[in-house]
Amino acid sequence: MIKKEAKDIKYTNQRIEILDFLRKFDGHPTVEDVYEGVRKKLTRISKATVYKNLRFLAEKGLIKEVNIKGVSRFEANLVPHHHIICIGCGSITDYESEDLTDYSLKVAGDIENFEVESTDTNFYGICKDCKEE
Amino acid sequence: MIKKEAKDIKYTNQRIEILDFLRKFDGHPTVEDVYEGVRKKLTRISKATVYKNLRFLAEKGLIKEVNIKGVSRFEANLVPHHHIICIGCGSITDYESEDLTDYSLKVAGDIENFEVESTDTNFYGICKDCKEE
DNA sequence: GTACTAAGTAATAATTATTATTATTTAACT
DNA sequence: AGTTAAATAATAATAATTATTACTTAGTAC
Repeated sequence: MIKKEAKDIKYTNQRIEILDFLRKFDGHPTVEDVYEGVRKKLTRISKATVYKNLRFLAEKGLIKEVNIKGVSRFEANLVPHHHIICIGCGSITDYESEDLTDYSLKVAGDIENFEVESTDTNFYGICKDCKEE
Repeated sequence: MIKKEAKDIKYTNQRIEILDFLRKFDGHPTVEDVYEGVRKKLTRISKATVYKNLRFLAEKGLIKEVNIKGVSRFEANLVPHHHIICIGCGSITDYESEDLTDYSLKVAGDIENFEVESTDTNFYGICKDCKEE
């Protein structure tokens, strides 16, 4: 169970379960995935609540929203990382490279009239499974 | 007017206008933007046709789909580039850095079980206008 | 140039995703 | 324990996207 790690946030059962679900989920669940997941414990939760809280938690910086192919997905992995996206099956895999993050942030220093807070890189291509077909 | 640059594609008026619109548009128009734009010339075009052709053209590699904050956007700029995204107002600006692209592709070489075809980096932060508020 | 055919389009319906509304409930603070 | 601002459930409303189908057209073969 989640601790009340950040104040100025009202820790409702719904929020705790959503956050808990995201932290245990190995991947990048959609709103629907999250809804189905938390419903196992909170059977009466409303989908609007899931939407609201996902946006709320993302706003508060406790989770991140990733958008792939027009679908919103969420993740609780806050360590800076990149995404490997298969253009065949749409699978998304995290990829950590501190070097790349550092390099990107260095480049970001050259950008004028804009204050960069974070960066991430997407790698598009074909995964092993799709290639074998 | 667009030439018939790629074969195996049926160049209908609708596709030509959509492609033409994207190439002239300075930015990252949504489906709605494209629809409103091409409607000035093809007044009877259907929105479903716009959807279908945007996906088709993206599939064929003539345009690219970018996804920001859950909204699909399209661009005809095929030169590898990155995106500067303001988390305040949602504005998107292209940013070219061959160095960063090269570095990313070098990193991509280390990824196992995946064949990277392209990469791009997102820079998230606050634009000048939003900061002044 | 005319006919043929596979593919594309328009119009609309259907589906899916997201946000708004409102009465009720609850977490956090006295 | 009582108070209150904020959150929730349920539902309605809206927006985004895809599917269906009858009609039209671009490209090719004659």
